[in-house]
Amino acid sequence: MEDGTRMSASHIGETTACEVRDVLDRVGDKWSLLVIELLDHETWRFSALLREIEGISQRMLTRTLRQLERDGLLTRTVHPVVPPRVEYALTPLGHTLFDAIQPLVAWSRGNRDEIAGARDAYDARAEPAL
Amino acid sequence: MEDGTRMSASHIGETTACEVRDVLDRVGDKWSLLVIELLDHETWRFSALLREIEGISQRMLTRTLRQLERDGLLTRTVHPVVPPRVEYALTPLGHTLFDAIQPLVAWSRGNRDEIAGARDAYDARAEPAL
DNA sequence: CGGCATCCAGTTGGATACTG
DNA sequence: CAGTATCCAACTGGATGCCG
Repeated sequence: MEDGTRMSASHIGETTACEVRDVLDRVGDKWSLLVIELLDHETWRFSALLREIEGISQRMLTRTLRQLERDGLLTRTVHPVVPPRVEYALTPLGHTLFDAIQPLVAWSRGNRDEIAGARDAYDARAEPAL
Repeated sequence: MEDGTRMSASHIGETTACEVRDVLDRVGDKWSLLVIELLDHETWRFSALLREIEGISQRMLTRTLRQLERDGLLTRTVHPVVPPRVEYALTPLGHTLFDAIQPLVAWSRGNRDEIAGARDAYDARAEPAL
C-alpha cells in the first residue's frame, strides 16, 4: 500500500480513514487488543496467555501473536530449554500503540451507557410489535 | 487511565479491552470510520455518500448508517419531498468519538513506515525460499 | 432518491486432533 | 509447552434486482 497510486478522489475520506485501515484491521479484531493490554505490563508465556484470556483458542492465540509480531508490535523469544519456553513482550512500538488507543478506551468507558441507551431507544422504536 | 484501577495480573483483560469491544466492533469495520469522518465536517445525503465513498455498495452504506444511528452516533432526517431527501449528520456523541480516534489515526500515520518495514523483514525471514 | 431482499463468495474464528 | 493441521459454522461484505 506504500505505492499509494490511489489518490483519486477530489475529496476527503481517503485522507484519514484509509491510513488507519491497517491498524484497525489489526487492533479491531477479536483478541489483539487483549493481548497488547496484557503485554503492556509485563512479558507473558504462551500458556499463561492462553489461561488468562478466557475463551481464546490455541489457534487464535497463535495467529494473533504472529500477526502482532509481524507488524513489529511484539517480540517472540524462544528459550531452548525442555520443556520449551516462549516469551512474548511488547516492543516500544507496541507500547506507543497501546498509549494511542487509550483515548478510545476512555471514550468507550465514558459513553457506554449513552450508547446502550441509544440502542435501546432505537430498538424500541424499530420493533414495537415484537 | 486516570481511573487507575491498576490490578495485578489476576484478571486483567476484562478491564480495558472488553469495554472497547463494542466501539471496536463498530469503528473497526470496513466503512464506519469513513462515514464518520465525512459527517464530521457537514451533513450528507445518502446518494452523495454513495458517490463519495468509492467502493461502498448501497447495501453496506445503508447498514453502516443504520448501525451508527442505532448507537446514537448520527441522526437520520427524512424530508418528505419528492424525490425523497434523507440527510445524515453526526450527533455530539459522534463528534466526540471522531475526536477520540484521532490519536490512533495520528499513530497510524506516524508509524506506517515502521510497520511496513517490520512486515517486510518478517516476511523475508519467514519465506526465504519463495 | 433511498432504500430493502436475496443470493453468494471470502474471511473470521471455534473445535478438535496431532507433534517436536 | 507451544505450537500446527484440518474441518466447519458464522459472519462480513459485494452484486443484483425490486420497490415506494
